[in-house]
This record gives sequence, C-alpha cells and structure tokens, in this order.
Amino acid sequence: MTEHDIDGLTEEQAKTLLESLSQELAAANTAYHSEDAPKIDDASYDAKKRLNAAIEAKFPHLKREDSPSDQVGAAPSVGFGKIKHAVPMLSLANAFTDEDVYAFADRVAKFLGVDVTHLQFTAEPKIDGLSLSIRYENGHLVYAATRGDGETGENVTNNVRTITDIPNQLSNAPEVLEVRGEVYMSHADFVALNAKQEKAEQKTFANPRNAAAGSLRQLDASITKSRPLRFFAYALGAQSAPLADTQLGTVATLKSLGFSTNSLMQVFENVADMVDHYRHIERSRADLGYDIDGVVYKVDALDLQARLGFRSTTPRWAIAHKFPAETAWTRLREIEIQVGRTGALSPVARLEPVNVGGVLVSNATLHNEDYIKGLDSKGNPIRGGKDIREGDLVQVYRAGDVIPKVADVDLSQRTELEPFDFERKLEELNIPGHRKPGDAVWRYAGDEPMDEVAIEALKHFVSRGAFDIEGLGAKQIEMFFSDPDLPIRHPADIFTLQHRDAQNIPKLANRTGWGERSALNLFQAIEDKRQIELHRVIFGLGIRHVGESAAKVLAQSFGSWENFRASMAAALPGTPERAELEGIDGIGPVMAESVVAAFQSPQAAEKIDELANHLSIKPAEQLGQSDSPVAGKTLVFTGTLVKMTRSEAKARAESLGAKVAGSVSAKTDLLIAGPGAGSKAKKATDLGIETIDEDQWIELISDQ
DNA sequence: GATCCTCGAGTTCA
DNA sequence: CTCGAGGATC
Repeated sequence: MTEHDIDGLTEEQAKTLLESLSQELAAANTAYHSEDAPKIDDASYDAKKRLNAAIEAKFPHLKREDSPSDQVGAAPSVGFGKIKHAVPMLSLANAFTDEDVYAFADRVAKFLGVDVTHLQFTAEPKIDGLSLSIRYENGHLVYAATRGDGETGENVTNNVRTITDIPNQLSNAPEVLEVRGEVYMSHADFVALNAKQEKAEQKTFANPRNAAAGSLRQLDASITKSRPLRFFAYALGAQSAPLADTQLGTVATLKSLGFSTNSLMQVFENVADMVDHYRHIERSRADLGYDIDGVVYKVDALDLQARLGFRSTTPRWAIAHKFPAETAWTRLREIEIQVGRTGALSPVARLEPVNVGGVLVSNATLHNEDYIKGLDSKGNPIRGGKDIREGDLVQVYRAGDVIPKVADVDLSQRTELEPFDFERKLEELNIPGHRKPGDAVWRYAGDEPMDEVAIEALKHFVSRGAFDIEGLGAKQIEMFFSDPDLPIRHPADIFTLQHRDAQNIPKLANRTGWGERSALNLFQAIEDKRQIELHRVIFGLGIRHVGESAAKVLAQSFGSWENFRASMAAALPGTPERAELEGIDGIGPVMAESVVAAFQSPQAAEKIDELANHLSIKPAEQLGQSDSPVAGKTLVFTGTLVKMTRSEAKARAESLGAKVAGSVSAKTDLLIAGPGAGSKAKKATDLGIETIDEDQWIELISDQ
C-alpha cells in the first residue's frame, strides 16, 4: 500500500502498520550504517517512510515514541540525491609505457599544429581515492558531489562539510567556483581506522580507497566526521572567472584559497623530464603515505587545453601514466564459452579464486581464439607467444585495475596439457559457430536464435543508455525470460507486462520476493519509459555496429521515428535512401547495411513495429541551439588552414552545433577555403555556395 | 591504400 | 579497460 490509499484505514490497522513500519525502517537503518549496504532499495525505503508519515499525519495521537520520522541521520530522503555536474567529470586516457606518453605529446602537438618542444606539461601523482566536485558560490560551499558516471554524481554535501582539508568558506573567491580533487585516506589513518573498527567489532576495510569511499558514503555525517578523510585539490569545474592561465597557476591559487594541493606537481618542458619525474614518483611511492596509481600529465596552458577540448569520454589535453598492475599466480581450471547479444562466442577463463590487489578474482577474459593461442590481431606474439591451456598455472592482473586478464603462463608447470582447441570446444558444447576469415570472433551460426542471445539483447534493451528501466535489470530479465506466467521474450512484452499480470490469476504482487509495492513500482517504472527519446529506441534495438553514438547520429539525422522507420524500409542497396544514409557523417556502408538489414526480415520488422506501437517516441531535439551563426549548418574545410589545424577547426565547428562534411555537395552551407583550395572551391562556386577564407571564419566564431 | 581516430562490444567485481 | 573494426583522412 502507499501513502495515497490510507483513507479506509481503521485506527487498529494504523497502529499495527506504524509498529511494523517502525521495525522495518529501524532494521534498514542498521543494515545501512553497519554494513554500508542497504537491505532494501532506496525507493522502497522512501515509500515506507512516506507511508509512515502519512499515517502519522492522519492519526497524530498514534505517533510512536520511536517514530522513524524523528530518527536523526535518516532525516533527509534516504541515500543521496543526485547532482548533475555543470561541467562533466570525465575520466582520463591511460598510458602504460613511455612510448604511450611520447605519442600523447605528439598527438597534442599535432592537433595544435605546433612543435612538441614548445609545449609544457604538468606532472602530478594520481591519487587513488574518489573524485569529488565541490561548488562554491560567493565563497560559500553550496554542494559537493561524487563523480558518479561523470554526468551525474551523488550529493554528499553534508559529509564533505566535515572534511577538514575542505574549507566551508572561501575569501576572495569568484562568484562561482567548482573545485575538483580527490578524497583519500592516508596509510597511517587507514591502519588506525581498521584497528578501531576491529575493536568495536565493526567491519574492516580492504584498502584505503574502500575505506575512503565507505566513509564518504555514510548517511550519518557524524560518522564521516569521525573518519580521517583528506583531500587534494587539482582542477576546476565550472567557474565564473579563471583563477590563472595555467594548470600550475590554478593549483597554486587553490592552495592560497586554503585547499591542500599535492607538492609533487611540477611543470616540465619536455617529455623525457616528465617520464623521469614519473620514475622518481614511482620510486618514492611507498614513502608517500597514501596510495597512488600513476602520474597524470596535463597541458599546462589553459588556453591550449580549451583549444584541444574533449573526445567523447576523455580530455585531449591530459593522460594518466599508470604504474604496472599487481599480479598473482593461479590455476586455470577451465575455459568456458559465453554468448553475447550479437551471438559472439567469447572464451572466459575459470580460475582458482585468487587475490589480486585486494580483490578476489575467479574469472578472466580471454577475448578470442587467437588471444588464447598467444597472438594479437595482426598475428604478432603476445605473452612471448605462449598459448593458454586448461590446467595451466597462469599469472593474472587487472587491466586498468578492473578487468582480469592473463599476463603470463608458467610453462615449467605444464605437463601433458593439450593445446586448447576452440572449434572442438564448441562441438563438445553443441554450439554451432563459425569464424569469418579476417574476423577475430567466432559467432553463433545456428538457425534458431539462442535463448542466451535473446536474453542478452533484452538486458541491452533495459540498460542505461537505452530504456534504463528502474527495477528491471539483468536479474529480472533472466527471471522473466523463462517465466511461465508472465514471460518477457521480446522488448514489446515489457510494455504489456502490467496488462498481462492483471489478466493472470497468480499475481506478480503475490510472489515471494515481490509485494504490492514492488510490483507497482516496476509497472510505474515501465510506464515512465513509454515516452522515450528516439536515440534510446534506436540504441535499444541492439543493432550490430550501432552503439550509443551512432544511435544519436541517426536520431539527429532522421529527426522522428516515422522518418527513420520509413527510410530503413526503403534504403535497399542502390536506392537514393541508401545513398542518403551512407552520406551521414559517421555512417559508412557496413553500418548502413547492418541497420537496414535489421528491418528487412518481416518477423523482425513486425517485432520492432509492435514495440513502437507501445511507445510515444519523442522526436530528436535539433542540435545547435546555440545562437552561433554556424549552428545547424553543414561546413566544409578545404585548402591549408594557418591559424588552426583541420581537426581543431572541425572540433570547434561541431561544438558550435555545425556539421562538418568532407566534400562539397548541394547540402553544404558554407565552405571555408584556405590557400591552395582546388576542386572543392570550384565546385562550391558552381553550386553557388558561400565561401569564406580562414580569417573570416575566425571572425565568424570569435565572439562565441 | 595505409594510417589515424573513435566507437562498439565484450569483459569483472562489489 | 581493451581489442577489433568501421569511418574519415591523407
């Protein structure tokens, strides 16, 4: 029941309800605080609290001594609110070798069109903690948020206010200032905290990072206050005025504003010195007193950072030079085959569980057949050309501290093991598969689609970039897929779930593990997604080669579902529709074929249309809402550009909402022609397309 | 036709 | 996070 249907409640019922709610909420609170993991999800906790409050409002005299409404620490809505970052908190690209670092510097120089010797970079330790963004307005701390997915983080303001390294007030600060940095715990504090926890028979932490994370995510700020959290400031997010014109200057100003900054940050004139500094920091790693996992290099000049801008998930002007990962030796029990949503058959190593850098690892990816054989995609040997066999003693590491991989094989421990035969394994498992010449992956080749593929496709459909249906995750999908009463076999089935449940005799709400509330929550979450953005639908279809990015390009290009749908039906090879599809920037022949093919079989088309009928698909918002004169225009650059490089000009134009094409056509709005422009300029003149030179171009975008 | 850049798909554990 | 591969560029 919810707070909306307490009308008919008798006093007796209300009393009983209040009692049970009080108990449930108290238990949930304890679970949350002591184990750092809630027993019930936030939504149901909130619902219970609201119900409790509603009953208390109607029967004030029944309010209990131990009413959950009066509990401190659980006062606000449970969990943490979400905060959308004004400037996204991106992750960094990684370098694992010195060569990667040199390549990074060269890339930067090339993008800017300068010689690499003219560039300066900062180098600083990469703290192994949690990134945090703290917003100050007129010198007052207004909120602090974790990184989250980079777009949206958790509101941890109350906890952050208790961290002594972080000022609550700033003097002489600009109107708006978002300070970014890393929350961490020192080795000494970590050891002391664990000793204290043990004494109090509380849970201990595996490493300082986890301890810092656990401490920051306390619902009760007084617990956070008791934890020895520290903070290094290293960058800015949104800002009403810049603090300096270099990275180093920014950090120096942050220090003068009262923040802790890392003393090992330095500026270097050349890459060799940067790499030396990396070695220096690596050698002193054990003596620093806190965990670091590498060194971060950044282009020092902020105006150059601005010119470099961002790739889809990382800034172009920074890179993290990571320390070698921790490794561990263990026995490889067996190689299993997993099936992905596209029918890809991927080998996975089942391992004797082993601790790698504080995490128990029992699986490792083996990528594909060649990787097991010890070859990379070009046929070059990896791991010294050693193959991997079932039963081998293998060295495991976590690539990027996340994904377990096999680094090495101990051949001296190998006796009478057969080389792994991928094809024979598939035969044993009775999986029909084939590997196209030139491809690395084996794919499922049976006539009937495998259940595993359908399940993975459904998981993709409800995943975050697609429909993102709350309460319908991987686990629920697996349950519903083979459910006898309420099956979900296709995406469209999700949107008939509530209706079908209503017709059924056994109701979802009566199942074990479910209740009235959780069933309604699920149905509501599904209802919420009936109105959905076009790109989410296209992405959710799970068409091969069409990921989130391509889905957005397609949505933007076709504007509406009807438009897109009609074009897919028509765009057979050789038609004008196909030419138009392939003409879209970012869509080539392979993707065009793949996306059109997805609509060609009558069965597939029927399923897609059935799904669309359940939805109200929002047309794509036209990009380039910026008032830039080039917003929404299609531009072509030709000839030599002097003031900025081609890629820079392209990135800049796109950030202003323009589309940059490679060649002049009737759809081109503007040609920017540098010296040496040839056939493109002529064609533009012939077509009557406006042509400007580079100076006019810079003039055009200068006041943006 | 080769090379660079980016995206897509698959991967682990908590 | 990594690898493979598609698309754009030179």
